[in-house]
Amino acid sequence: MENVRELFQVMTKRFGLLNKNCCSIGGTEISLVQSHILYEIDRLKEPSMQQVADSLAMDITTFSRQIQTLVKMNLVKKTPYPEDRRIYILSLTPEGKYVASKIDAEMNQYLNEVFSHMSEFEKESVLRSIKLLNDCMAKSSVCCKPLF
Amino acid sequence: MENVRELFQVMTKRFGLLNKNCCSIGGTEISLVQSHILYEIDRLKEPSMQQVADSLAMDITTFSRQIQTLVKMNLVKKTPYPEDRRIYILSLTPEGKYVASKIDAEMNQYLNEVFSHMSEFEKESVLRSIKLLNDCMAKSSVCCKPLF
DNA sequence: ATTAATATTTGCATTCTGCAAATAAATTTA
DNA sequence: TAAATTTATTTGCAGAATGCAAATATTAAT
Repeated sequence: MENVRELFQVMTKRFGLLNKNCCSIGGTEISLVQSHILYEIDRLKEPSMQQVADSLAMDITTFSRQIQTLVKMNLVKKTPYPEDRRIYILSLTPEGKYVASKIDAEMNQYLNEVFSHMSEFEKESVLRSIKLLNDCMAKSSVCCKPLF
Repeated sequence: MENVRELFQVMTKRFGLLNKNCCSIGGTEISLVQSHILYEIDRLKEPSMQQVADSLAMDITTFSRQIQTLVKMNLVKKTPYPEDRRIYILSLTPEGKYVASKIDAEMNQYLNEVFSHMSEFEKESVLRSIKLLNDCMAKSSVCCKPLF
């Protein structure tokens, strides 16, 4: 059988390129990491700084600075958490939501284009496979720690 | 149906983490990009600088400097190409080969652990799906340009 | 009331990045 | 063949990203 890692490497590289291409929305130009951060904030509901940083497996100090940038760009809002004043809750501003949704739409459009090269049956099979894979990676003890 | 992008995002993030974990081999500690470069040089046979940079969708100037570092670390060799003296051919030194193979082994071991959580049938299905996906991404006009 | 733990920020030094320009060699054009 | 164009690679530079150590502020534990 062919090299399993090779298959994954090719796939994730291509998907990474897709992601990279999706980072300029109208006037705003954001980096790949910033795109990931927006995505994560949107996905987790009312997360703290620490939570998002953990989920992205990012160093908290780097993350802190990225958030400062995103706040300055008016894409992210930091709200003090009354119950525990050490904590800040992150959320997307309307502009941030707009950018995130635009990126999401573009990504899904690209993915649809990719799936247009296969049958509906194949598409279902591929999606089922990826879901299964994600579940198994979540179960794995050895890797993929960050909670996601 | 659930969000297709979400599935991909989760999967590639986890695989990315795996990759990140696999970058320290014995004494040598290399970055994720450097690991990708070694992988790519090994995969393409006797590639030029430009070829590898293209394949990784990396800026050639950044790439050039990364190669300088890897040459200093004695992991990569640059050989002038007699037929066209503008070109340098890249190859792995024995030490580079060792590091690359160690990383490869570790990655495959991790992946095997992940696959151990599914049946043989499921594993086959997942691998077939990823292969199909790679083919379709290669066909896609809209993205994933870099040749790979 | 101290001490320890947690969340976040800043200082600093290193590395990464990518555009513009330089260099060098090959190819095309006139 | 000489000049102009293209291609491969390297350097200058300046900005961005990274991560460790230390600082700060707050909460939890003793």
